[in-house]
Amino acid sequence: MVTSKDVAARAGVAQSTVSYVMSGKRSISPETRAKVEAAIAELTYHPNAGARALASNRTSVIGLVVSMSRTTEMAGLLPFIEAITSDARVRDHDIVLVTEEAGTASLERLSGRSLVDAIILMDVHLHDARLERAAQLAVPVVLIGLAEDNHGLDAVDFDFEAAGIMAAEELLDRGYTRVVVIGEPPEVNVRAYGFIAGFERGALEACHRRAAEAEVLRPAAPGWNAFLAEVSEQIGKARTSRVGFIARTPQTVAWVLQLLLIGHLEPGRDVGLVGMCTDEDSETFSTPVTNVSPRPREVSYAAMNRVFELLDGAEPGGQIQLIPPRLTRRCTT
Amino acid sequence: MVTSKDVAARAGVAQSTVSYVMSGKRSISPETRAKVEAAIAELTYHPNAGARALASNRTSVIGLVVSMSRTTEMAGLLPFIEAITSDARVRDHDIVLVTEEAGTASLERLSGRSLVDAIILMDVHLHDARLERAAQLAVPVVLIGLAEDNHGLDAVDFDFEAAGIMAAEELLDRGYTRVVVIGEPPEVNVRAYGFIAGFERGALEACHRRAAEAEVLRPAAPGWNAFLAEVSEQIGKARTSRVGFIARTPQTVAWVLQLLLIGHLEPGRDVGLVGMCTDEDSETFSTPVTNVSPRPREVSYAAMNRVFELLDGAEPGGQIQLIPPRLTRRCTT
DNA sequence: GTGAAAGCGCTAACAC
DNA sequence: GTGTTAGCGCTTTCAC
Repeated sequence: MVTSKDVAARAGVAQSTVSYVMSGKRSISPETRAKVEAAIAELTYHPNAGARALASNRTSVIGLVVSMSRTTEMAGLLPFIEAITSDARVRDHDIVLVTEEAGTASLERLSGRSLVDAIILMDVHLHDARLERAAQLAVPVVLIGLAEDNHGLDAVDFDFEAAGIMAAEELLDRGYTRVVVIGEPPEVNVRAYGFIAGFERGALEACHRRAAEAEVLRPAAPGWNAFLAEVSEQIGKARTSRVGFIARTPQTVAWVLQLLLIGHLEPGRDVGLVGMCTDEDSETFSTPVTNVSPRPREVSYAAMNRVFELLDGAEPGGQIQLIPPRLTRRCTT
Repeated sequence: MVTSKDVAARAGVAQSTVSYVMSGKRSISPETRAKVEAAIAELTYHPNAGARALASNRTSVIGLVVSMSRTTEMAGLLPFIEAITSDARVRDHDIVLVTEEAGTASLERLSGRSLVDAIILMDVHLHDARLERAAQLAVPVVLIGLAEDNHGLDAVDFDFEAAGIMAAEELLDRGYTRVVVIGEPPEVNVRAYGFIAGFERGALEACHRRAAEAEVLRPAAPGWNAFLAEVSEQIGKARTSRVGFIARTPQTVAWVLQLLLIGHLEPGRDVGLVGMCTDEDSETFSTPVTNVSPRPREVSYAAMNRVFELLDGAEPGGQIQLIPPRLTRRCTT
C-alpha cells in the first residue's frame, strides 16, 4: 500500500506537506506542490479512509437509512436513492445504505461507530418512534418526510397538499366538473403517513373552493378486483358528465388507464386523469399521463444541502422545507 | 466519545482485554468478561470504525457498484440492492452504494482508499471495459452478470437461457402451440447484454425441440404505440390458434395484459402468458401472471456468499454460478 | 513555506 | 489468562 510517507519520501518533503498539499489548508510553494503532485500521480497514491477518519473525525460518508418493508411502495424510493448517491459523489462523499424495517439500531451503529458524518432518514411516518433517539445522536440527522413531532430535527418533504390542489385544479381548469380521487385500500395505513391524507385534503379542498363535486374512492381491498369494482362504477358516470380522476400512485394510474381502455373511453377526451408519479413513469404508460411529480431529485438535493449546511456548522432548528409540486400537462387532460 | 480505554479503566483491565472480549480472539475468564461487558453496556461503548479499520485492515464494509443509467430498467435493481444490504447486516457488514454510469473511478476509489473489504459489481455487460481494472484491484470483486471475458473474476448470474426454456415449456405443456416472445425495441442494446439474447435463444430452442411454432417480435420503437402495432396482429391470430406470449419485463407483461383486455381475450383461457418478473410483480398485475422469477434474492445471496468466501481466503478462480429460474403457475397459463 | 512529532482509537504481536 | 506496547496512516499542532 502506498502511504503519504512514501509520497513524501519520493517528493523529498515531509509527510505533513503531502497532507497540506491535498487539503489546501496552508499555502504551498508552486515548486513543492508540483513535486508532491508528481509523486502522488507516479505512485497512484490514495489516502487511507480509516486513517483520515481517525485523525480528522470526518469520514466523508453519509448514512442513508430507508425502511424497505413494503415491497410495493419500495420502487418509489429508487429515484431518491439514486439522486442522493450521485449528489454525494459530486460533493466528494460516499453513501452507506442501510435498510431497516424499524428500530434505531442502525442509527446508533452508524453514529456510535463514527461510520458516518451525518444521516438522512427516509420514510418518516407520523408517529415515528425513531426520531427521539435520532435527535440525540452525535451526528446531524435530516429527515425526508414529516412526523407529527420532528423532535427538533430538520426535515425536507414534498408538498403533498399542494400536489393535491394542483392536480384538482388542473382537472377543473380543463373543464372536468367532477373530481374522483382514488384513495387507498384499507390495508394501507393511511394514519401512519400524513402525506396521503394531506394529498387527499388538498384535492378535496381545491374542488370545494371552486364548488366542484369531489369524492375520494376507497377500494375495499388491495388489488385489481376491488379497484375494478369500486372504480368502474365511476367510469359509467363519466359517459354522461365530465369526470376527472386523480391517481396517487403509478400502479393506480396504470389501472385507471386500463379501465378506460376496456370501457373504450379515451383519456384526455372522455375522461380526465392526473397521476402523481415521476415524469419517467408518466412517459412509459400507454398514454403519456398528465402528472404531478413528487420531484425526488429536488427533495433529495434539498436534504443533502441541509446535511452539508449542518456539517458546516449550521444549527439544527427543526426547520421544514417543503418542495413544491410541478405539473406537466400531457395527453390525459 | 467513549473509547476502549474508558471501558478498560472502568472494568479495571487492560485496553487489549477489551479488544479481545469483543473479538473473541483469545479466551477470557468469565469474571473479566462479565466486568468488561458490564462496562461496555454502562458506557454504551461503540468501537470506532476508522480506528478498527486502520489497525486491522478490515472495514466491514462492502462496496456495491451499480450503473443507474437507464431509469426504466433501474427499478429491477431494487430487489438486489435490498437483498444485498439486508444480507450484509446479517453478516455484520455495511454497504456503500455507488452509482456510476461507466468507468472505474469509484472502483479505484473504494479499493484505493481502503473504504471497503470487497466489491460487488452489478450490471456487467458483454464487453465491460471495467473488468480489466476490477481484476487488478487490491480487494476481491464479484460480478453480478456475465461478460464475454470475466478477466478471472468470480461471477453470479441468473440463468436466463434456462428461464427462456422454462417459460416456453410451460406454454407448450399447457397446450399453446404457438409461442411469441416479445423482444426489445431497437433502442435497447441487445448486443451489450448477453442475457437478453440468452433468454430468447432458450425460448426459441425449447420450441424448436418440441417442433412448436415460435417467433420473436421486435417492436420498431420503444413505447406503447409500437408495441401495440406489433403485438395486436398476433392477438388476432390468437383467436384461431392457441398462442402463448412470453414477456421479458414487467412493463411488457402489463402491456400484453392490457392488450388482451382491450381485445376481450381472457389470459389463461384464450391466450397464454408467461412473464419474467418477480413474484411481487406477478401478484400486482390485474391478473396474477404465471412468472419465471429472476430470483434477485438468490442471486444476491450467492454473490455475497462468494464475497465472504473470498474474504475468508478462497482463491478467485473466475468461477461462474448460475442461479436456476423458478416458475410459478398462476392464472395466465 | 516547511518539518518534526504527537496523537486519533484500535488490533495484535510479545511478554509473563 | 492478562498486561504492555508498537504500530496502522493520517491530521494538526508547534516550532523554525
